[in-house]
Amino acid sequence: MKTLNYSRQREAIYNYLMKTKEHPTAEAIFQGVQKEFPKISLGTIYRNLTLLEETGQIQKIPSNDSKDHFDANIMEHPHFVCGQCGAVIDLDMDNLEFLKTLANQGFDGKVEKSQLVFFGKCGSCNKNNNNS
Amino acid sequence: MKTLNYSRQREAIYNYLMKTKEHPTAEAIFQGVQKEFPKISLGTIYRNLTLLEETGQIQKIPSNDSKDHFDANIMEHPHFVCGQCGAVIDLDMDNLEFLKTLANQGFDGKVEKSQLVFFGKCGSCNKNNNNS
DNA sequence: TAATAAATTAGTAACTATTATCAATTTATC
DNA sequence: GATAAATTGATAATAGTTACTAATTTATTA
Repeated sequence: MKTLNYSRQREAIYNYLMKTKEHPTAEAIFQGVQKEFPKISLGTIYRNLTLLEETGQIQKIPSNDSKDHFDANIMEHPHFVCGQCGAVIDLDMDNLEFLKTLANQGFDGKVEKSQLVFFGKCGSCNKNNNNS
Repeated sequence: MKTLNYSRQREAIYNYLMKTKEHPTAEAIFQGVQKEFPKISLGTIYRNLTLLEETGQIQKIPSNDSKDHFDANIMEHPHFVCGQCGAVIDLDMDNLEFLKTLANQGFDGKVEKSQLVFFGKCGSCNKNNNNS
């Protein structure tokens, strides 16, 4: 029923997400895309992030700052969240598929997706604390 | 500087969390504790949940409904979130400590906590869908 | 037990992230 | 180019959570 039309703004949002290694919030994406589209509205950012997620082009990843973070990498991969500066960092851990298999054992529902998040102090925050 | 005094309300909140197997939101806890303290305020719920978390007596667990969920079980354990009904369910998976060890390898920060969340359909939602 | 200080409460206002609404603009189709 | 559907910018509304304050409760000391 709902067809997707092309939109420059949506393309810019997706490209912005593709280029960054960070896992920006809607607000950060807003500020980034504003350089190209000075009149873009925050509502447009949210609307398109939802659309892009629904069509499986990006994923929403949770952190602990009560803001949604977004990632153009749709492969399942673990994240690290720094409890001090709030940075969200990709971790490189292969072969975590077995976790889903393990979770499905003895569970009467159906596990489809897994999300592995680590918390602690990122490299620079950890270093700064030791230097104080 | 800040000492914790005893409070009946805080005790009731903690007891409520201890008794339930669900992973209620602040609102659900509010409604539960209201039976014992009809005049309790939602602010009191939030204030004490934060205090209890800060003192390590409970933990906050994320789901995907943009509401915080709480758990009196402070052991690290994986959760399952039903994408249909929103239920948060404990999963039984032993020996997940190695995940933290694994994550720390080749990472320059310090991993302290891990959080493993699975998404999918819970038993009853899965069954109901097949019966339609 | 009474007096005092600090912590906590109920009630409410304020804040923040996100969603909904809507007239105007853009995109796709013919 | 004309038409219909999708999208936008702007703004209002919503929802979860936090902040504020005077009144109450708890802990301490005599």
